Formats: sequence, C-alpha cells, structure tokens
Amino acid sequence: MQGRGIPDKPGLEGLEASWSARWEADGIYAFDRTATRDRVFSIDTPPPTVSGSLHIGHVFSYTHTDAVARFRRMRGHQVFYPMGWDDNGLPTERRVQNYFGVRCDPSLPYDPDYVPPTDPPKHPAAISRPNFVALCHQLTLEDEQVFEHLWRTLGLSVDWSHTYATIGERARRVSQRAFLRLARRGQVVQRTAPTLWDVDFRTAVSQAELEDRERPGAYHRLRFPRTDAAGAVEIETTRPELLPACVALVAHPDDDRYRPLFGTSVTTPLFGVRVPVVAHELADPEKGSGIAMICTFGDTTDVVWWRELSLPTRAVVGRDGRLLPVEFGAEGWESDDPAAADAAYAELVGKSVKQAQSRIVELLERSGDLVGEPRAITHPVKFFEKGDRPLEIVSSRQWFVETLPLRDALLARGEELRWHPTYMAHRYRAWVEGLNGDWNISRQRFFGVPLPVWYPVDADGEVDYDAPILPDEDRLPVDPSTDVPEGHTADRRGEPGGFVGDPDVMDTWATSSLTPQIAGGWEDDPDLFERVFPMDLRPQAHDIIRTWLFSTVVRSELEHRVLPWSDAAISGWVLDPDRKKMSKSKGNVVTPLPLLEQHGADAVRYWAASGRPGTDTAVDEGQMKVGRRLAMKVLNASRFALGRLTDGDGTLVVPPLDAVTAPIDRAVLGRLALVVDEATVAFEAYDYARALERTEAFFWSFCDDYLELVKTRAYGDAADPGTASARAALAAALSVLLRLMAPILPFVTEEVWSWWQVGSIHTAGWPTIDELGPGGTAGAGADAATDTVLEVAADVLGLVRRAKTTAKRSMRAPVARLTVTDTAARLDALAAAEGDVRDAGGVVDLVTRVGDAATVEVELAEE
RNA sequence: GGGCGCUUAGCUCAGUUGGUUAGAGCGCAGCCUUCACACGGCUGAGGUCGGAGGUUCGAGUCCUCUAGCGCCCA
Repeated sequence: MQGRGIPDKPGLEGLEASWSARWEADGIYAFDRTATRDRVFSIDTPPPTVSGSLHIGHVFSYTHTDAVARFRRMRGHQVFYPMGWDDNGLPTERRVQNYFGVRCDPSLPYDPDYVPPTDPPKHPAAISRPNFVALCHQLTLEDEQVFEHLWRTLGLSVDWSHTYATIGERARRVSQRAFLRLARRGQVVQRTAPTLWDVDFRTAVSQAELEDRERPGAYHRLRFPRTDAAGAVEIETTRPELLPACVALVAHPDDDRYRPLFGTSVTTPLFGVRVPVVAHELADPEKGSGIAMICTFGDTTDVVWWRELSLPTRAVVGRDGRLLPVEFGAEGWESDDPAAADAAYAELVGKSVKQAQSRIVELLERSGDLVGEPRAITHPVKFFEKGDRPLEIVSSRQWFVETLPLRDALLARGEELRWHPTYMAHRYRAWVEGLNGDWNISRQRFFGVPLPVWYPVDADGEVDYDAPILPDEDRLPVDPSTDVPEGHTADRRGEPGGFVGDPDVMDTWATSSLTPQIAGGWEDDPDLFERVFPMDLRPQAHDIIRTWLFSTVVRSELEHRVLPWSDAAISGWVLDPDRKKMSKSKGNVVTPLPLLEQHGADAVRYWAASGRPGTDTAVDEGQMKVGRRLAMKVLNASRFALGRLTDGDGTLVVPPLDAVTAPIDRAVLGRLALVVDEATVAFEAYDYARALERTEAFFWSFCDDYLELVKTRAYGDAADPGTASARAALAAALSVLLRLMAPILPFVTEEVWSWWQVGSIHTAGWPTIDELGPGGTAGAGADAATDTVLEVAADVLGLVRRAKTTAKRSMRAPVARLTVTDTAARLDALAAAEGDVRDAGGVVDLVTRVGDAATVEVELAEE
C-alpha cells in the first residue's frame, strides 16, 4: 500500500482536468462486455438535446445518476453507462435556421458545393433538404463537443465509447427496424384522421406534445332558425369563423331546455346549411347557452362528437391555417341558398382564421344573426408545446402506433416498475388512463429519422397509399427521399407507374423511445443486448413521464413484452435562486460551466446530491460553498491522518487492523460501521442524498471530536500500543470514509486516494463493516459500553471548549482542574479515554465524582 | 374541475415502522490567528412542527376537515 505521497500544500485547483484525463486514459469507466447479466448494472441515460442551451438542470439530475452509477461500480457491478445525444427534431431545425440564416425547401435539388453563409442573411436562403440536414449534423457535432466537455468537467463516469446520437446511423437503423416490425405485425398503421396540426410548423403534433394555455376569447351568440319555422335556437361559440364547418348542434341529453329539439334540425346562418340537433353527455349545460355547434374541427371535443355521433365532415381550415375554397350546393355542402352561401364564404376564403373571424362577425352583425355583443372570456386553448399559435385540427394521412389496445398492459407495466419516489407512479397511471387516441408518429419535418416507406404511383399518376412499399431490414437505414425501393429505378420517382417516398420523418419520441435498444445494440449486437437489456435504471425528470418514459414502455412492450428497466428514478426540477421555475423566456436560466469553474466540480455535485430524489431544488451557491469546504476538509483531514502514519523517512506504515485496541478507537469504527450500513441501504434505494447526509454528518464529528481526541496519542512512538491503535483506526476510518464519499465527490477523494493507495478509488470496493474490525463487526449497538466512551469523551471535550469560549480564552489554554460529575457508568467510560481527553483539553488535574446530574467544572489556569 | 406533492428555527431542508428535553446546514452573534485546515476552528442564541378536530397512555409522525403554495392532467 503505497501511493505517491502527501503533498505539502494540497489544493482543489485543476483536479477536474487532470483526473478526468487520467480516468479516460486508464479506462476506469470502461464497460466490460464479457460480464454476465447478473454482474451488469445498465443505465438508460437521458440523451440531452444538444442544440438546447446548457442548463444547470442537466448538471443536477445527471449528478444523481452518476452517484448511483459510481456506487454500483464500487459494489462490483460492471456499469453500462452510455451517453446519448438527442439531436433530431424541431429544436435543432430552429437553431440551424437562426444560426445560418437558411430555411429548408424540400423541392430544391441537392447542391454538393453548397457553403453556408458566414453571416446569416436578413432573409433566410432556401436550401435543399439534404443540404439542410447536413447543416444540422454539422452544428450538432459542435454542440456535442461542448456538452461532452461539460460532462467530463462534472466528472460523469460515462463510458464514452458507447455514445450514440438519436439521429445517428445506428439510431436510424434501429428506429426503422422497429417501425418495419410494427408494420408487419399491423401495430403501426396509416390512417386519414383528424390530426392536431401546428399551422406555423406545418406539422402534426401528438397528444403528448399538447399543452393548454389560457387565452382571451369571446362567446358569440348566434341565431340558428329552426327548419320547422318554430323560432330559432341560440348557441354560443368562441369560434364563429367555423360556422361554415358546422355539422350539428349538441346539448346534454338531460338538458330540459333542449330536449324537445333533439331529432329536429336548424339551418346555419349566412350559409343556410341544414344541421341536426343531437344529444351527447360531453355537452356542458353550464357552458355558454348550454348548446354548442359541432364543427370540423374546432377542438378535440368536436372530434369525439364527430366520431361517436357519426357526423359528416365539412373541413374549411387548411394546413396553412387559412380558409380553404369550398363550393356550397355541392355534395356534402348542401344549402338552402347556395348562391348566398357562396357569396358569404367568398368574404372568408383565403383568410387566416383570425381574419376570418373578424369578417364573419361583421357579416353576422349585418344579417342580424349575431345576438347582442360578443362576451369576452378567458379559456384554455390547445397549443403545440413549442408553438406560438393555437392548434388546428385537420384531416390528414399519418402513421399511428396503436397504443389504445395496449392500455391495460401498459397500466400493468406501470405497477411493475419500481418508482423512486414511489408517488411518481401516479403521473404515469393518470396519463395512460387518459389516453384518447393512438400515437401519431408522422412529422412533417426534415431533420429526423425518415419513415422507411415508399408508395406506388399508378398509371394515372395517383399515389396508392394503401400499398406501401417497405424495404428489407438489411437495407436499413434508408432515406426514401433519395433511396429507391427494390425493383425500381431512380428515374421512376414521381412518375406514373413509378413510386414516391413518404416525405415525413418520425416523431422525435418515436426514436428516443428506443434508447435502450439503440444504446444496447438491439439486433446489431445481440451479445451486448443480452447483457444489458432489460436495463436496471431509467433516470429522468418528472415532466417527461408522459412522453419519454411512457413511449419507452410502449416500445418495449410492443417489441419485447417486458419492462425496459426495473427502476425509474425521477428527479425534480432545478429552480432559480428565488425558487421560480427556470425558463428561457424569463431569462433566469443558470449556465453551469461558470459555477463549475468557480466552485469546483465536487462542490457543484455536492449541491446537486443534496437535492432529495424527486424534489425540486433551487440553485444555491451557498450550498456549493459548503461542498467546497467539505472537499477542503477532506484534503486537510486526510493530510493530518496520513501524516501520522508516516515514519521518519516518509514511508507510509499502516498498522494492522487488530492493532485497534483502545476503546475510543473501537467506538469510532463501530459508529462508522453504522454509517456504512445506512449509506449502503440508502444508495441501494437510489437515495444518494441520504447516503451523503449520513456520511457527511459522521465526517464532521469525526474531524471535530475524534481527530482532536487522538491527535496527541497518534503522534507517539509507533511501538506504543496506544499509538498503533490510533493510527490503525485513523487509516481504517479514512479508507472507508473516502470511499463512502467517492460517488459524490469523485475528484477530491481520488486525489487523496492516490496519495497512499494504488489504483483508482472508483474501482475500489465499496466499504464493508468487516473492514472496521472488532468495533465494526460487533457494531456500536452491540457494544454500548464502548460506544459510550466516545460519547462521554466528546461531551466532556465540548464542555471544556464551551468554558474556554465563555472565558474568551484560547483553545490551547490549559485547564488546571477539571471536575466531572456523572453516573458511575459514564465515569467508567471517561476513564477509558482519560488520556485522550486530558491531551485534547489541556487538562492538568482530572477529578471525577459520582452523581445524578452530569456537570463539569472547569478551572482554567491563570493567563 | 380531478390528481399528486409541499407547508418543521430568519433561509433551505432531515425527521424512517407514532415514544424520553424536535435535528442539520446556511445565515446571525461571540470567541480563537492551536504544530491538518483562515477556501479555517470552537461556542452560542433561535422552532412546539400551516389551522381545527379526532384516534392513542403518548403524534411533527396515523385519521377527518380546512387554508395557502407548487406541479401534472382536464
């Protein structure tokens, strides 16, 4: 046992750079893929979106995972801890558009000589899809390096040789393979169906990407004449511009006001279209006038009504959010007065929904069908979570993964999964129970994994969507926009009798739901996959339970009929220092690198690890300073302890464990044994915070009391049994303490370890109580008398200190006479450590008296 | 509107299965420049546990109601 020796002036500066380089060079975190499954601990690490800004939240949650990974590694597991980058999707497209000043126009041909502008032009330049995708790859590569640097500085114990990107070749192959298998089993199907649509991004959006936002609106009261001429029905709507799309009126079946109307019909104002009055439970009698118009499609409730009541469609909103041309009087658009209807509609066609609303209100006012003034309200409106305008619902052809039939199986998987903390299971269950549609995975974007599908073009030039052409798996990955299906030639693309590629890419979650398969080498590397899948741990934040966690469970269920992991550790949010949620728009996002540079990685990790699992935690530089102080204390206390173990010529001599004979030395090891137990239990339950808290609390009292008490004795002659006992205890305690702290403070513990040990602390074994000798194996609880020795000695020392503080004297001030009154048992314990207490307190005379109340009289020597 | 979480010292939080005087850190105050540590040490003053009721020999810790905050979903 011999390291490189104790430096004269130990410090924390530069530990990150030197040790992370060393770890990489020595392959400390390399996964040994010969390990059998029972020896492997595999982690399904969240791949961060690199085009997003670096965020202190990343540092927070990844530190939690890393602490667990390091614990498992020290426990003897081969830890499969790969990092991924989630590059595809909208965030990257937006960033590329802004960074280079370009926009993607898929109709343009590829330009092999294209060079992006150095300064982004004012008006975005249109470039081809392949050129655009190349820029996406270029920029994400730069971003990945920035992230990797951050992770290395933070000290994540990732095996970088297993890194993947969700847009990389492997990810494309895995995603497309999984798609093909679903398609062949009929579990992914294409349908023309009402689709949530963002009119700015011009893409479909899934239920998981929705969010409600409170928006101002207004109820417009419209008059619908009854076709039996018995008066009129007045409805209220926030979307009068959809009047031409009206297909029915609906009220609650129990609503006495409207019950007589069910089965009758009314005509729409301005357009003279006859629509029925129908009943449905979802109509809210409290809302507006209690009767609503059903349109194609104003909101998701309209879709439910349309489906459940088998209503016709009258689509008027196009994919650009403008009103489509329609012809009243034509089939499906029958009107009592087609000419008047067309004239009214001519005022609306081509306008945005907002413009159309203003115009139609004027028309309704003029015709007298608007009753009273519009009544302003605030109501929730559905948005794409990344979008700026309310979603429309359009009818379109998309690929859907059939998730609804899986609902019961998915609920059962949610019960089977071990959640940390457990209450997070509710989030998942509520989401699965509330599913109301299959998972739309088609996205009308560019930088994503292409759907591996072509369609035949018939002799008339019409695309036959009902006969998709799928590639063989061994061709994957394919890009249908440039690759050609089997049996066709490139010149037949888009030609009658030829083919076309599906222009869409997969939803980002359709790819990232496969991270266990991508990272684990599914089908590409069956040997690896068998050793790591199903995985052990999915760490992630609670906001993406309904997206990432859910979709990963779906894919694993569909493909493997198992849970993708046994445990899910859900981390909380990082809040800004004022405990407000961070957001780019508020400008309160904290960048991690300056904090790492200022306080050191161990200090920042300490802050992160102080945040309880699942608990939202504020950025707290004060806590980072505490962490830094702890790291400094580790350096200095270690220097002191190891300094005692060094003989005259600087050689380190550690007495054997059985040299620990003094009761107080046995007591400190006994207490440490309890800490080892607690920390181990806590870490096994993914509670890194509790493990840290217990270890840290022990460490401070170890420094404040025990080190002070044994300081003098440890200075003695190596041949003296008392000295040997103290030294052996110091060595055992330090070794154990450093390893207990290693998962949280990897840099400073490795630094100290290197002074006196061979090899990395991070591959050293997790401490066991056997290492703590008789005190440890007996346990402090089993040896109360021994434990009392430390307790009494620390108590008395504390009282002596208090007396010196009260007298405003130095801690070195000698105590002429110390009189301790206490129970006989405690006085016996004190006697067992009398020498240490006298040395530490500077006590000349020690007098003891048996009594009931424990008191101490301290007579300080004259100054 | 439904669900979940939180509410303990000035601040941030621990308080496991209910059990002796409720803990920690930060901050604050005072003291000490001790031969591991001034990027320090020591000592100290601060809460009756959001509110009300209940179960119990005994509740911060279980039950009911209630208030406030936050998040998720409608």
